Amino acid sequence: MPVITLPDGSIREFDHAISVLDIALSIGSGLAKATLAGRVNNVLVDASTLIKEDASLQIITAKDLDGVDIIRHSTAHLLAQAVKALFPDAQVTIGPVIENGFFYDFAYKRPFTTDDLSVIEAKMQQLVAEDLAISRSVLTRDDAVTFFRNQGEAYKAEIIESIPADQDLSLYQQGDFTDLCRGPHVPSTGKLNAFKLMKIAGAYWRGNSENEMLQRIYGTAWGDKKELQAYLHRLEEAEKRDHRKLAKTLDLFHTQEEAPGMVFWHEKGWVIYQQVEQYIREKLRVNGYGEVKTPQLVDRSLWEKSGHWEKFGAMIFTTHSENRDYAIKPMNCPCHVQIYNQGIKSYRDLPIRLAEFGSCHRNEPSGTLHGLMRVRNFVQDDAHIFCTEAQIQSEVSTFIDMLFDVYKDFGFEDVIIKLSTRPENRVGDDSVWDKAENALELALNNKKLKWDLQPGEGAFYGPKIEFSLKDCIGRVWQCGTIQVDFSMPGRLGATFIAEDGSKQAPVMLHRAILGSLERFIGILIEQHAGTFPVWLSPIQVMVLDIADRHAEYASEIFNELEKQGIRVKIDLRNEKIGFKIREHSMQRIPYLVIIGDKELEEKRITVRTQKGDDLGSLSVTEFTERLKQEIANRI
RNA sequence: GCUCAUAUAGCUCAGUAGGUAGAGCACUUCCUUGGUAAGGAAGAGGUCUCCGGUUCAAAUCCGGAUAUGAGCUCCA
Repeated sequence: MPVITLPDGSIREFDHAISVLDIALSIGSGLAKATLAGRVNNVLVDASTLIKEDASLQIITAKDLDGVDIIRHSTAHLLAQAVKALFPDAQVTIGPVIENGFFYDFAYKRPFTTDDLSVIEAKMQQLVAEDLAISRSVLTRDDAVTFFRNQGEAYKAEIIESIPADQDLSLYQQGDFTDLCRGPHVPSTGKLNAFKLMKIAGAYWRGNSENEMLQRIYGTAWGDKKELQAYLHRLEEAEKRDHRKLAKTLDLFHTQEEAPGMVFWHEKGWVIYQQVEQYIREKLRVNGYGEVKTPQLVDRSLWEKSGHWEKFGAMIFTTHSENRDYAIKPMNCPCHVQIYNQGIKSYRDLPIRLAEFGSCHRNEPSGTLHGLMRVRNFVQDDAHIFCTEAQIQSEVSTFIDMLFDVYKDFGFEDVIIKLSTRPENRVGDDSVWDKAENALELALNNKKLKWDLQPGEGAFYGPKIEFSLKDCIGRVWQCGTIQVDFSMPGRLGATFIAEDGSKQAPVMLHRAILGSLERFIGILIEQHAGTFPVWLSPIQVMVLDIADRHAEYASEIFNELEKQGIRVKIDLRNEKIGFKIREHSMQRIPYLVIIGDKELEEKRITVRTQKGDDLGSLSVTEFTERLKQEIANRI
């Protein structure tokens, strides 16, 4: 006699075990039609699940986030069914839900093509039209292994074999296709009608590049067609913010074949770069960092001592002279230790914070290069803090405050934080790792920050926190980081004299807020869609004359603004004012100053903002005051 | 590095039976001196990424290289 409590608190009693779907039907046929699954006592289950005991129940439809996830998961199965129908000797592997959609990896004798994609999608539509029932069954692990082996599904069998033997497994069947799955799934394929296959890509089996490459098909799926269209439209709009596209239209930088992964900064892009660099330089200064500069080329022996040659030698650019091998530096830290090592240090000197905007080169694999986000030559707002173990906590804490302070100034709110802890191969005692990991974790928790743990993902020399930002289409890029290093100071002979007179190795904190300036600026461009706040804008003001007779006064205004330190340009071309306004608006210039008869007569200026607002008639002083205010406040 | 795709004028892109290249914008010149997102006319501009092959003939078909794009792996 189950008593069912619904989310609104209402209660329904039944005199027999009843399925989620039948309960929905008892509420209304419309709801039954929309039912995808149920949440029984807070656990997601299939709509066909029988409820025998008293329970709370929420009917899940496409309007629930969980409902959309179930749709995505079922659409992945639908994809697999279609692929198996079209390519019977393809093998299925895994097909999880991801943000906005799903993917499914297949093993097949040849790669899928874009043409295959449309054929597969058509097949999926056909299976939807057939509205095949999706049913769940349970097997023991060993029976499941046998089942999939018999089907020729070696990958599936391998996955199941890694599951403990005493566990029962659920299978889902639709038509003649059966897949292993935890579920839940939608009741039938007819419930899936808002999806689109997006792209194909290679993906290594079990994510290991030693393994064979599978064929991955990505798709997106939604509760209804409207949501699907909205998503595709959002994606299109987002792609317009791509920093590589904007770099061309706004004349910020370019790359070319002769220097893959390295940036030719144009005048306008370099202004932004310089603004960012000067900004963070000042932040470092007021936070107790000293700026240094170290060589670009350093003998390989230093990199051998630091351990980088062994671990990253293949990715270090080298050059040689007079029978010596030099590394083109991939990072600044060993050089900073050399500076630290000059003269004797006392515990009283610590912490010592050394910052450098050093140009680093890393021979990143060709396939990983990506606009400004992944380059082979970059500059970081890099700094190393030499401190005692006891100082780690407060240094990390201060750093995190500084980082969020900076991100706020640039308008970044959505920061993804990850803590990576000890990997299998590591240096240093576990007791020291305990302390360092605890210090990082405590710093995050003290600030009530949301973060994810990445066990085993730390560097070999210590744990780290990573701070990541998203690009225009939601890809995540690591920018800030703080890493505890127990190894390098010892390897490179850094010491200090402790209170008790003993010689000890300092702990080294590697830290960056922006990370690679190149990457950060790439994200910044996408964040602002190319329309920068005045303080970052390459050109802040453009002076436009209406007719030739205004050129002289316009030039006076231009000179005055330039004298005031404003980044100003003048456009005296023989074009209509509408034409000039259009052109400079599209170049995202924050302020357009218009000079015509009226302005000449009144000895004032008319100002138009990037948004198209008319600020009316101003004196030059009123305007520059406004500008300086905005620049100072980073508006 | 791996898988797939792409490479045509400064930019965005056409060029789908293989027969020595087109458009719009930008550029140059001329006319126009016009008040808030494109005034008009004329002109110039390309070794179709590079190397090789097939063919009487290749932007087009095939192979290779390079770069780029999407993903995977990696990222001190």
